[in-house]
Amino acid sequence: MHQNSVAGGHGRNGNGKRPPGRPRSEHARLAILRSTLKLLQENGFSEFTIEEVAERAAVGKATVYRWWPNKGALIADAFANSATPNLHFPDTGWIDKDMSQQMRQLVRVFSGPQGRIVSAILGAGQSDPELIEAFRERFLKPRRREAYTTLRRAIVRGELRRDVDPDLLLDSLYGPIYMRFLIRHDRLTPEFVDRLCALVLAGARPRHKSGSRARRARPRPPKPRH
Amino acid sequence: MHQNSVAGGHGRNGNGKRPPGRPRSEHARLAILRSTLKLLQENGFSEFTIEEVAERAAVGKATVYRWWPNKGALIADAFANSATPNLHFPDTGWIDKDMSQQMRQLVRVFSGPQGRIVSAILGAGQSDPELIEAFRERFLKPRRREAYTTLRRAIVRGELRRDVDPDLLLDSLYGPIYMRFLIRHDRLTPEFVDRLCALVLAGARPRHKSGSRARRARPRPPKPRH
Amino acid sequence: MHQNSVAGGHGRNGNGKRPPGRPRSEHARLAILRSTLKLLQENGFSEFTIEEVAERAAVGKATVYRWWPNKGALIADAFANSATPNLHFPDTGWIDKDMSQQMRQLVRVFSGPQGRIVSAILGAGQSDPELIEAFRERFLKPRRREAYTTLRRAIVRGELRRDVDPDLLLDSLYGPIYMRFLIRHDRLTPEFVDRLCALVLAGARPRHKSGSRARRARPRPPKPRH
Amino acid sequence: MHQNSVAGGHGRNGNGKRPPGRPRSEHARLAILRSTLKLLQENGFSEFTIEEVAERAAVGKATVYRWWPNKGALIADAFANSATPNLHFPDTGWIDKDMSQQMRQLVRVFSGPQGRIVSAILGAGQSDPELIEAFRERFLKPRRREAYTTLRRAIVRGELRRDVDPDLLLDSLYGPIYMRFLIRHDRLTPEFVDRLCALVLAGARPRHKSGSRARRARPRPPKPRH
DNA sequence: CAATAATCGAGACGGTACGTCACGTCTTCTT
DNA sequence: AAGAAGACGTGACGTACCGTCTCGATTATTG
Repeated sequence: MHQNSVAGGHGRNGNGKRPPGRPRSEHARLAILRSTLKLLQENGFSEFTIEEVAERAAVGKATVYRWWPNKGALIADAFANSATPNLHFPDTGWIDKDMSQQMRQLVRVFSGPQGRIVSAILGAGQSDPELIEAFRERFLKPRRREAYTTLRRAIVRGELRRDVDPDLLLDSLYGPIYMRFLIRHDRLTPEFVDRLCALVLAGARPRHKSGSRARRARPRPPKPRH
Repeated sequence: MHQNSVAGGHGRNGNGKRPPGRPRSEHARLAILRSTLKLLQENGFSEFTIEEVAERAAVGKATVYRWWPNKGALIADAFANSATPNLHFPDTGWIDKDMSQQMRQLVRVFSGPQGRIVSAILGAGQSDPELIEAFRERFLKPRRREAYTTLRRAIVRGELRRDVDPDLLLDSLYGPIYMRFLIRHDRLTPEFVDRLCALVLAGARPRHKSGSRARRARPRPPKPRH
Repeated sequence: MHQNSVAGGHGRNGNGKRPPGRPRSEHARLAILRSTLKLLQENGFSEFTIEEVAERAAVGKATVYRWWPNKGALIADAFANSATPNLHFPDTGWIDKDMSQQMRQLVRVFSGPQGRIVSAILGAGQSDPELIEAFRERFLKPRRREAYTTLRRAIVRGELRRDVDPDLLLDSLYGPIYMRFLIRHDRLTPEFVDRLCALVLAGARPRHKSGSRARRARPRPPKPRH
Repeated sequence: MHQNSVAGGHGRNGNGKRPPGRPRSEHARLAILRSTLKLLQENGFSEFTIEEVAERAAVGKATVYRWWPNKGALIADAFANSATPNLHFPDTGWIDKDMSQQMRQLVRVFSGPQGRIVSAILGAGQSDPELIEAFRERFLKPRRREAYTTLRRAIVRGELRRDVDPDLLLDSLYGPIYMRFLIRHDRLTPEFVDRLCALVLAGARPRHKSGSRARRARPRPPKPRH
């Protein structure tokens, strides 16, 4: 089977022993990943060619195929190992602010050169399950985990209903962004993000009971932004 | 330029006069569009081949290229001319019901064989603007127009705020469906649709003023479902 | 079967009656033959296309195919109907002069724009028996017939042996010209023609018996050149 | 530029060093050349297809195009590398015999399956200068060189005039053969060859001076036939 | 230090689909 | 019935990448 370059297709193996033979060239690996990303954001997926990746990386085609079984795996790996943009959640003390700030960052990334790559991955992923899985595991889930924490804080603060379904809520917040990003039927602006947050979070707030204002119960000071 | 087969690449033109020469074969056109859809839903986009489309349609490759400049245009046209699924909006008298019924239908379509085609279009569309535009114009927009009407009725009935942004609201309702459909990180069930509706529409309801229940003001009987 | 345009695919038939329907367009026929020759001498055979013949003649492709079954027949017909160059034999009274003058003319034709056409016909004829036959019947044989007469005169005059094989002699005279024309290994000059004539005719002269000089017996004055 | 497979498109280059990369497959090269000849002699040029050459040779089409830029180059190369038929000149001591024996062999080759190939080359060569040049360089010239030697011997023996133009003489001998071969207006028989030889060589013999019979001066014994 | 072994670059290999072109036939309306 | 126009099915063209392979050269560990 093909070695995943992250799991250690090179260097010492579990035994602490290096296998015989010439070790894998780290330089080649990086050059390949770099040219993969560059090519992807220049040309999109439809003109993405392993032949050109190899040429730009000044690497033999076989070296690419030795370590990545197909385009999808290569792109997924390149994307996963790319400098993941700063998409962490702040802790402002208000769920609206926490969410909208992070979502604005996401929109900014989607609008920049990295967006081209994400769009290529999601596009090509429609006919390559591995690719879309890589996106979920390496991009979506890590952020989801952070988001869960953020939501939990808001529940504790009483900003959200205790019985809110976090996945439903997060899909409701991010789904519209992905939809506009992929279908491009409308603009992806910070204002859109704010109004989206306001709309969706409004539906997730506790039923107001007289005398118990949710916002008042703020148990602890916010952490500084990450 | 290539004639769009919908805009009348065949038959009489505006002058009521037929152009000279052998007229375009309607039979070939239909066979091509049919085999395009079939092939797409069998094999997905990555193995979609004009060569095989032509062969299955018992048509020369050149005939395909004569009328569609590339894969994207062909797929877009085939999709547009396909028996568009019954995705109309009911008029039950309640916005929650109207929306969730239509959205359940959409989910059902996405889960069926047609879903494969939609996914192929949105996927390939990420590197083919024409294709994604075709999806917007021929699939999304017609449904949006119906949706506006449905929303307007709800506003009139007092179920939704007068100042609600219909595009924001619709993206909030449909975005999560598209997201789950494309990223496949979670299941697309009718229950999900219902809870999604409930969550989002809750945020779009008028602020409750004491003594004026919105629901009471129901001015007219609902039309039977379409 | 296809009508040969020479044998009267148009006009009155044997009965003196015109067939019903629109008569064949003489204008189209000529335009086709003209553009055939022109195209052939511009581009050679390998890029000769019926499609372009029809276009240049402002004629439907089907009109070409209606009257000529294939490229070969068209080219052969065009060549046959072309203004055949003046390649007649003079009657100077001396066989050497008669032959070399005619052969010089032939070389001149081969070197000019018509040569391109002849070369195309002989070239394409190698894989199209009809074409090479057309060349024989319409070009070679008529000239051969004239040549026989010329040779006979020379025999009568005593310039050639009585038992000379005319076909052998003529092939010996013309073969080298065709060879240089087709293989292009050496130049086709008037001097070459003269020396060729001298060499070959020398071998066909009667054995000199002392006292009987062939040249002396000149029975009649030469006809003026044709 | 395309490497000529003869000049060394494979194997070590002048430096004694092999170029980097996988070396050219000798097996593929030979298979291609073989199927080229076979196809040519089966179908003639007009149905000669690179697609079928590749298929019969069990080779990718691209491999053919990698080494030969077009049909002409491929055919020329295949012809040149083909087992050149035994067409050497004997040394019988008499020029008539030397020539007629070799010319009979040539006629035999032209009449056999190889003739089909020669005719295809000369035919296609009319619209492909490279092809006709290949014929000249690889077929005609080598034989011409041998012929010069044969003629020189005859001159030394006094069978031919000292001032005879060898090219003129050889064209006069071979031209008629090529003409009958290409135009097919008459049969190519051994008898024709003999009478042709007799006719042409008669014109190249020295002027008979009384008392000095050319034939008598035979300086050396003939070499056995090659 | 030599032998062994896996990697590297380069690039040729057998394939497949591409998009184009001309073939020879057909179907329409016009003359 | 023949004309121009032009679409039709067919099949070869020459190109681009696919993923595999075979080279010599390189770079490590092992004996």
